Amino acid sequence: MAEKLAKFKAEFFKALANPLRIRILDQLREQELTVSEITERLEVEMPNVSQQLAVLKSKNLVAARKQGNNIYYSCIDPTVFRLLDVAKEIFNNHLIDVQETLKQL
Amino acid sequence: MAEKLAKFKAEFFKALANPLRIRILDQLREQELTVSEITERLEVEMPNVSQQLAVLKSKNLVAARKQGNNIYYSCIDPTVFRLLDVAKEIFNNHLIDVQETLKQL
DNA sequence: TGCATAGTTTCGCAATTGCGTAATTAGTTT
DNA sequence: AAACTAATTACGCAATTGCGAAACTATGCA
Repeated sequence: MAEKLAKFKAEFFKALANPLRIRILDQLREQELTVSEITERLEVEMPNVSQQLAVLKSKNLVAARKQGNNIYYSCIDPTVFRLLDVAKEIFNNHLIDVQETLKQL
Repeated sequence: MAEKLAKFKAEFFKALANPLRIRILDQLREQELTVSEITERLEVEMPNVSQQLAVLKSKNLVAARKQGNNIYYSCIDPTVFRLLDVAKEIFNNHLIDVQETLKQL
C-alpha cells in the first residue's frame, strides 16, 4: 500500500528534519569523523551530537566504526547528499519564501 | 552561515516528514484537486487534510486557487517529486532497513 | 432571507522531539 | 588497580506536532 510507503518516506524525511542532523551530514560529505571532531566543528554539546548521530544511524544514514577509544562516523550512501542538493535547488526555484532571509547569509 | 541554511533545509524537510502530507503531494502529481477530492481519495478527516495542506502551503509547496465554493490545490514545483523519488531510490539502495517491511507491501 | 456545501479555525490532549545536566559505559594508559 | 578520555545513556523539561470534535466562515442556491 502506498499508505505504508508514505509512512516510511515520512520517517526518512524526519531524519533530515533537524538542523543539527543536516549539519552533521554536511560534515560527513568529505570524510569520516569522530564524535569529538564533529562536536568541535559544530560547537555544540557532545551528548546532542551523539543523540542525533544515533537518529541518523537508526535510519541507516550513517555508519559507526569503532577504533580504540574513538568512534568514526561516516555517510553510507552519498545519494543522501543529492537530497540536500535538490532541497537547495528548490530554494533557488523560489519555492520557499526564504529569499529575503537567504540574502542575509 | 551554513547554520542558518541548515535550519531552512530542516524546516523544509519537516514539511515532508509526515505521511499524510506525502500522500497529499502524491495525489497532486498529476492534477490539481479540491480538498474534498483529496479527503475522499485518502479517506481521512477533512480538517486533517486542510491542516496539512496549510502546512504545505506555508512552505510554498502547494498553491491554492479558489473557484466558487471549492478550493483547488496544486503542486507548485515538480522538483519536489524528485525528492520523493530520490527517497525511494535511497530505499532501493538498501540504505533504510525497511526491506523486510517493504516486502509486505 | 434561509439553507446547504466546502473549507478553515479553534480547542484540548496525547505523543514526540530537542537539548542540557548528570550519570554511566568502554577503552586506554600509567 | 586507578585515572583519564571518548562516547553513550538516563532523566527532566519546555516546545512542537498530529488529530479528532466542535465551532466558525464563506460561497452558492432556492
